[in-house]
Parts: sequence; structure tokens; C-alpha cells
Amino acid sequence: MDAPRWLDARENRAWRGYRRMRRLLDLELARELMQDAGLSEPDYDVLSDLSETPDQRLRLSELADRMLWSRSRLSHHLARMQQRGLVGREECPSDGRGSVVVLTPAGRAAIEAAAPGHVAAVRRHLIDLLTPEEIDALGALTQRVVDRLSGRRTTPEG
Amino acid sequence: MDAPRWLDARENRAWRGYRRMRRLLDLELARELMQDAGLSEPDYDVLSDLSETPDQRLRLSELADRMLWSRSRLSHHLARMQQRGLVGREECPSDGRGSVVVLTPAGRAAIEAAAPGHVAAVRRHLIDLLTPEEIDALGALTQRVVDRLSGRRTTPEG
DNA sequence: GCGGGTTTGGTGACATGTCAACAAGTCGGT
DNA sequence: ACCGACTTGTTGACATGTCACCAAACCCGC
Repeated sequence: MDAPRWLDARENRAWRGYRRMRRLLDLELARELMQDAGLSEPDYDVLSDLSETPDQRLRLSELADRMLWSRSRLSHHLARMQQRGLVGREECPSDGRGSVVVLTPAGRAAIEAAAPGHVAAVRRHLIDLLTPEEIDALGALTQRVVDRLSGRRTTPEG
Repeated sequence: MDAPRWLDARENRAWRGYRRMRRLLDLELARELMQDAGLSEPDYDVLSDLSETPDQRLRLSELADRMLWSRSRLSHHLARMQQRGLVGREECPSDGRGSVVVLTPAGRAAIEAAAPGHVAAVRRHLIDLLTPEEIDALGALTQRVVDRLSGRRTTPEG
């Protein structure tokens, strides 16, 4: 058991700042999104992922993987969104177990109404406060961390 | 209603990367913390904040403000932690309404046992993957965003 | 084709977080 | 001293997320 390498002043500033930003940004973006569009962030993410897909439809497990959600969580959440008419479910033609999530017209309307305001909020509270260099640094750094955690390599091998 | 300024490729990479990192980092750190120390991240944060305070004790509302939690959330969470013997409650001598949260010996033991491993995990999955320049950039950028969201100015005025 | 092992999505029980309402205590003007 | 407005912390109802488990469907070697 080695002596732990604690964080030094700079590392601490980065780590604490990251966590504080995370929390504040979440609260504010969620607040505005709910107020302006009547959607929670999870709602928005589901609709957003669905709307970016060619047919506006995805297998439940495919959607869960993209969102990094458990199937159980997605299943519960979709049930609630289905109640509100934002998404629908279809049987999967190629797999009898499968279920396909579809964006309804109401769901499409909701995401189209919400998106401009949400992007503006992301700009206002984050993106537009950063220099181009910081944006690139953030992009590079997050990608590296994500790649490691996803078990992939940073450099394509072979 | 102007045409929305969508995010360009670089901005998108930063924003999506940030959100993906957020999610993956959370899952992994929470998983390791629970496995190694039997604590959730909220547990850890409460114990950590308390242990950094001179008397190992804080007014409930003071703690809530530091953590950016609602009082209700903290009250519920403390009740659960109290059940497990990690924290205690005392009456506040200066304010009859108030309640003071105290770190118990068991709570102190828990945070001291958990901290080295948790810091190591933060290093392994984030800090040690960044260059010194990136650490400074992250510190600067998060502080700027946090200051704005907290309603404070970036530059001290006056 | 069949049968064991896997995958898929759903379910209920439970843990956690949010919200509105509340009782008790404090504060300040009169 | 008293009254009304505010603050503090708690509570219960409810929304959301997690976990373990299950039935149905799939896959694949035989």
C-alpha cells in the first residue's frame, strides 16, 4: 500500500471545477429545458438520438447502447414517454424478441421546438465562454478519456 | 426568432465528448467506490466535505449550499447515512431551528479508508491522462463557467 | 430438428431525488 | 412585548434510476 499521490493545487482546481461545473450546468440546462419546452434532459436525449436516425426509429437495445443507459432504465423511461405520446413501439420484423422505438409526429414536433433553445442555452452557458483553443482542448481531452473508459485505443491499431 | 446557431464540428466534438465523458466517468468511479469502500458518490461527497471542516461538523444548510444540494435532499440522505452510523446530528446552540451534522468516528474511518483509492481512480481515469496544459485549461475553463452560473463576475470588480 | 446457453426486453421491489407543504424558530418594525 | 414575514429542516407523495429476475426468442453445435 503506497502513500497515495494526492492531487496538487492545479489538479484539484481542475477536478473540483469540473464537478462544480457539471452540477451547475446540469441544473441550469435542465431548468431552462423544462421551462421552455416541457422536457427533461433524458427526454431530450432520447428524442434527439431518435431524430438523428434515418428512419426515426431504433431497436431498444441499440438506443440504450448509444445513450449508455441500461435497458431497464430505457424501458421504464420509454413507457412514460409513450404515455405522453412522444414515442411509439413497434415489433421488430427481424427479431421476435425485439422492440423498435419510433419517434411519433408529436415527438418530432417536441424535439424541433426544443432544439434551438437548448442549443442556445448550451452556447450561452458553456461553448460561447470558451476560446477556440479551449474548445479543441476539451474535445481532445474528453475523447481520450472516453476512449480509455470504453476500452478502445487512442490510436487506431493495425 | 433568429435562425439558431447550431454547433459546428469542433464545438460538437467538445460538447458530445463532455457528456459522454461525464457519464462514463461517473459510472466507473461510482462502481469502484462502491466496490472498494461500500460508499456511493453522494456518500463520499458528504463525508469528504465534513472531514475537511475544522470541527468535523457543519450546519445542515451550510453543507447543502457547499454541495449544491437542496435541503430536502440532504435531509433525506443524512437520515440514511445516520442509520448506517456514518454521521450524527446535534442541536444548533445558536439557532433553535438549526441542526448540526457531525462526522462520527465510523464516518471518519470510512472516508479515510475510501479516499486513497478514490483519488487513485480519479487519477487513473482522468487526471493522469491529461497534459499539464490540459489540466490548467480545464481548471480555467470550468472556473469561468462556474463563476458565470453562480452569478459572480470573472474579474473582481472595484 | 433439437436442446442448452445466450440475448432481449419487461417487471416489481427498492433506492434515490424532487417538490410542495408544514411546524418551529428567528428577525425586525412598531 | 408583539405581529407578520422570512428561514430552517423535516416530511410525505411522487418521479426517476437500479437491481435481480423472468419469459420469450434466438443461436448454434450436434
